[in-house]
Amino acid sequence: MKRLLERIDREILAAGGKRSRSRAVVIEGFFRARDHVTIDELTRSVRESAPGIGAVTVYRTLKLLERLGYAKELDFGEGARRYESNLSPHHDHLVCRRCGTVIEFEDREIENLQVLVTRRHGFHPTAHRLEIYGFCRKCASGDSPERFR
Amino acid sequence: MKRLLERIDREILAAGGKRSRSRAVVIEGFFRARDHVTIDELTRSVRESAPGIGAVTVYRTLKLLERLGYAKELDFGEGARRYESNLSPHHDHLVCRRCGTVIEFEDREIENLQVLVTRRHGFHPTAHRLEIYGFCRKCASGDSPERFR
DNA sequence: TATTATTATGATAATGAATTTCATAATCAT
DNA sequence: ATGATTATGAAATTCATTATCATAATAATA
Repeated sequence: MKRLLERIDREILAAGGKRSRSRAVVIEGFFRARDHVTIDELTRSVRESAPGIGAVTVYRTLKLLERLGYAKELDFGEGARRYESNLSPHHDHLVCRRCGTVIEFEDREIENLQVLVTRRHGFHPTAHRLEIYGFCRKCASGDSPERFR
Repeated sequence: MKRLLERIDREILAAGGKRSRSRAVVIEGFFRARDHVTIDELTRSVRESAPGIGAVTVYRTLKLLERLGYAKELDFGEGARRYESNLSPHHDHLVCRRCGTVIEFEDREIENLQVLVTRRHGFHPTAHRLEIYGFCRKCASGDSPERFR
């Protein structure tokens, strides 16, 4: 973790940025936080140790991390973006509509088929998003079927 | 088209709704419009023939069509939702980052693999979204490579 | 180390899509 | 026609995100 933060610091400097206290706090908070955080969630958690941090700084810092390739924007259609760290290899998401749990999965075969699809259409892919919505094991095993809506 | 509009009218009535002029205009406009329209786009186009229509009515009418199963909400990360008619069978989208063209595709094999993935995680899928972003054939064949950003 | 130049911060305002409110109008059932 | 209900549309509201701007912090220079 220390090495990571130092590396990011160096990249920020190299890009003409400065290392500020607030930014460092947000960055460390982001990597410590659970994955798929909301700006709001991260702001709250970061403010517990550093109450002065403005939400705007959190927005800006995550945009910065995204530019540097350390964070990825997610959108599960909730109205607010989420961010995940981009350290682990590419994966897609199963999103539970009831409890909000997010399960990550990776399927090489699906990825390959996607490439074939784009090829058939002369399309040059640069990114994709695949999310499967539904109910996780726990939520699906509830007794009352009407919980599904 | 006429049959479709009549059928929708009947369903609205059956659900306790009323058939209003504005709503009829919006619904017909929606099915005549090109697919993947924005609320704003549809509002403009509808207002050409019926200038009085309020944007709110367009919002409400599309929500209604979605509830009835005739429209699907899309989100290509542009900040504004898009809607497509839900008459054709399920499909996913290739979205060109340059010209905005949307190519629809359907791949049974990908769908099957998705089911297998969810099964592995004890997850009960109810919906999914798969979008591949990149450049369509025309935009990719441009001479200047720096158009890719 | 002191100075200067640049970047970052954070409070507030602005933006923009989507929703709510509410008085009025249209539509349906009697 | 009448009454009851639903729909409309303008304006206000909400909420996430971005822009503004004066101040503060940081880096580079002397």
